[in-house]
Amino acid sequence: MVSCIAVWRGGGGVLFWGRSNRCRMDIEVCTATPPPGTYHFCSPAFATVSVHIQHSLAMIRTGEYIKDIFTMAVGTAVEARGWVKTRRDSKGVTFIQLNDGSCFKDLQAVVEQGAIPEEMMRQIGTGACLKISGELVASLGAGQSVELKVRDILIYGPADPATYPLQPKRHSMEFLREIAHLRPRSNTFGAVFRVRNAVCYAIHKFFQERGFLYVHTPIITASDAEGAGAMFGVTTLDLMNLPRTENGGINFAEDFFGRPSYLTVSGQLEGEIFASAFTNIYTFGPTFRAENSNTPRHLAEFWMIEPEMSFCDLDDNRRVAEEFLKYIIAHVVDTCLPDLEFFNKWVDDTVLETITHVAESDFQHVTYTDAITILLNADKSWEFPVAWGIDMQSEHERYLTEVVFKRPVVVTDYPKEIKAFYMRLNDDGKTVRAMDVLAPRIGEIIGGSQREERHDVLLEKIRAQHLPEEAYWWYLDLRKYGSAPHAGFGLGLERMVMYLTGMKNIRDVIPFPRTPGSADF
RNA sequence: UCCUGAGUAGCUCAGUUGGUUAGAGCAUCUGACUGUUAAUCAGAGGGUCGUAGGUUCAAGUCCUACCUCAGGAGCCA
Repeated sequence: MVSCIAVWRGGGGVLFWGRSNRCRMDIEVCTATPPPGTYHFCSPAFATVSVHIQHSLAMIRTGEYIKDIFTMAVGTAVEARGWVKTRRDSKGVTFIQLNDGSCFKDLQAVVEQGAIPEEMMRQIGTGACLKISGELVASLGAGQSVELKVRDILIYGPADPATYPLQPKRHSMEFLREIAHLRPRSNTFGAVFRVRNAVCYAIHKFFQERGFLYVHTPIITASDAEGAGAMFGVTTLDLMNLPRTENGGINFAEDFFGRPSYLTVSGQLEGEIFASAFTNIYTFGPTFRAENSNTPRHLAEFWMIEPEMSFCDLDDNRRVAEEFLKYIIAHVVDTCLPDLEFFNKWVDDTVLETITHVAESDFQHVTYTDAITILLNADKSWEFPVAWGIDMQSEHERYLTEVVFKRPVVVTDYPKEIKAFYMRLNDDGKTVRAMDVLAPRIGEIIGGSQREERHDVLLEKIRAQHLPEEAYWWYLDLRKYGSAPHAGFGLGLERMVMYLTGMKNIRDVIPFPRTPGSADF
């Protein structure tokens, strides 16, 4: 028999004070830890009790983020730590906007004249890092319901306003990219990386809830046989003094792995190994392409999610992809609405409408053959002529998603000639069970297929495309021993974040972009 | 990599058919204002015009090369 009464709520947690017949006193902390401070509790049944909660600085400060402070009651004594976004002065009162990245909204701290020494106030400008102590009070201003009435300030690190590059004004994305060490403190990038974080969490949650095994496929691979694009070499050889073979080539036998090795361009083939043992798996990790691509949609280092599912055909694959994208959207809308509202106001005034529309409506499904027919009948002149058998160009994909259907479109069953060797051949002998999910503005956001599980068909395709048969010995083995129909796809994380935020350049949705000629920070 | 465009104050930009001392807004600094929301108002400081050549009496402006950035294309996630 326990009687408990909550004395604090916030940050998703509750602090109970209570009494049971086993213990005379119980303090129970559920889910989250309350901020340090003294909590008073009084009821007719018990004497007045004070509970003092103290945290060490090393402790994770759940309950003390600015996000949590907004949930606290007026009158609470709080300490807020963060970086100054802006400072505004008026006669007799100074306003400091403090942000610690935990939420979009800044905490407004109000310094009344005389509360803080002049000498200290002079050091507080945009960019400074502070601890502000005071009392949470109802705000007199219109922009916020509560604010922090300042009692004391500790300056962890000042920032000289004359040289601090981030100003309380709109900056160009190009300029912010040059100061990637400071841009996370800006409104835009704060929102971008909170959304990116939420997307990542949703991805794991989606697959874990469905029994998928998270598997780490290798970053370094010795097979350059995947054909997904140019690869970065990995070597410990002295490039100024390369060991040579007798005929003048490079002697890779002396290299670290005893053979040429590369950074991975895809974890799919290894993913198939694990799907052949754990049924449903997913990978989520960095991927590298050494293409000399200079576009707003390409990076040399990006993150990719690749589920692989046994006992799954292309139709199932398509349904999982659609459910997956909708799940991510729902989670981001649920957890990052203020960030999305910011994007909708300042970056792209259609994002909120677009993503809520996508979450509510079904994706359009067309076969490649039907898509070509639509393009042929379109009243539009194409820079690249349309005919059955062509690889669709950007202009064709954009026409389908932005003009014809105005929503994500799944195109399936492409000609075998323009798709990878591992995709399952259809009975018509001309097309393969491939699918691309095309999103308006972004283009291809997901690429996937049902895999060829028939040993003889796969071997024939490897030979027809003159691929090194030996290199695929283990991939072929999977078809020899307990082969199962299976399918999977790859989602580009950054493209998903672009889609959700409306950001126009992929370099602005990854913390530190790597592109040809650029690897700063 | 190809095509197109752009590099002018800390940031975002204007700068006429080549012509005297290169402009604005924001930021910074100083002052004003009892509560601001990218505060407002007044004043001040701040520039080898991307780099290197060239044409010309005269180049931010015209020409050439290079560098950087952006948009489009290809490759793809």
